[in-house]
Amino acid sequence: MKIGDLARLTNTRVETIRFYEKEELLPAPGRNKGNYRIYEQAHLNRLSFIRRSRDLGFTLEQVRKLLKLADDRAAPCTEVDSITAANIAEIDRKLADLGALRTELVRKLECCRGSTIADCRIIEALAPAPSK
Amino acid sequence: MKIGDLARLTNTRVETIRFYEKEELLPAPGRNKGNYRIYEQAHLNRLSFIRRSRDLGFTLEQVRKLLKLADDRAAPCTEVDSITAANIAEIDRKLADLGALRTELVRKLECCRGSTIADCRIIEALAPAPSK
DNA sequence: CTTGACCCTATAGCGGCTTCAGGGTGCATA
DNA sequence: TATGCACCCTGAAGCCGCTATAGGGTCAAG
Repeated sequence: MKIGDLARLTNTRVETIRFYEKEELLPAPGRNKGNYRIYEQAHLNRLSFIRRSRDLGFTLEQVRKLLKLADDRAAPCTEVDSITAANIAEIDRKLADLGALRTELVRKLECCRGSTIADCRIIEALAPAPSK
Repeated sequence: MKIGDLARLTNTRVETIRFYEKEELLPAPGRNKGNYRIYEQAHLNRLSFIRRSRDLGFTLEQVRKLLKLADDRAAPCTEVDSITAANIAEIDRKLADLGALRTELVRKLECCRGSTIADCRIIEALAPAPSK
């Protein structure tokens, strides 16, 4: 399987696959006579794992840990739990921040609509003092 | 006022202030005999504007536009409105994504808690096939 | 034998800073 | 006067997670 095929199967850009290889997240595959990368099923599996983890908001550093952990099938998964819990906590923080932000922006937008800059409530809210 | 004072007053790192100057968001201030930047009230106002905008999730590019708009007090603020509305839409997108992500992670965490890697629901959910 | 889709490497760029290396300034204290 | 220390300076590189660009090589179909 060539890199383009792998890219299609995992919904990943070709450049990203090469980037993961350079980052040692994905082992370097064999090459054919024309120096093209040739991938096996194991690469597909591993790349799928990486992409799903990324989609779930894990950082590449966390993905690295998860990959290492996933290889030791006998170990307890407390660490997997804690990485996941950390991500949930981070998401909660972001949700709260974004919610507050939204409220504030919507309020400003409602006050402002259609006036001129001089009376614009958004600009006013941003400006720290009557501009000279 | 020296850069450190300005930094404290606006809750901004000194390096960030210098970065804003390089980016031409904040005009270069005068210097004292020792080549220290000396800031006036106008700088404080402008930096406050920038920081509040950033806190509200505007990009530096948007801040640039807002600053330009804020100077033309007679213009209608339709553009300010549309920049703000774009931000709200972006926030809504992120809120939806994060909400879905959270649900998925929490479900995995609940299934997994305390088992070994071999039975870990999180790892299982990430792995695309029974690992060799 | 040419076209065009695919592949290769190496390097730079994105946003929004942060950090680092290697200095200079300014003021209080011994 | 020396010295210590907090603060300031510049320029460049680093961070994340890719993405894009330049400048080529490979390969199968027509």
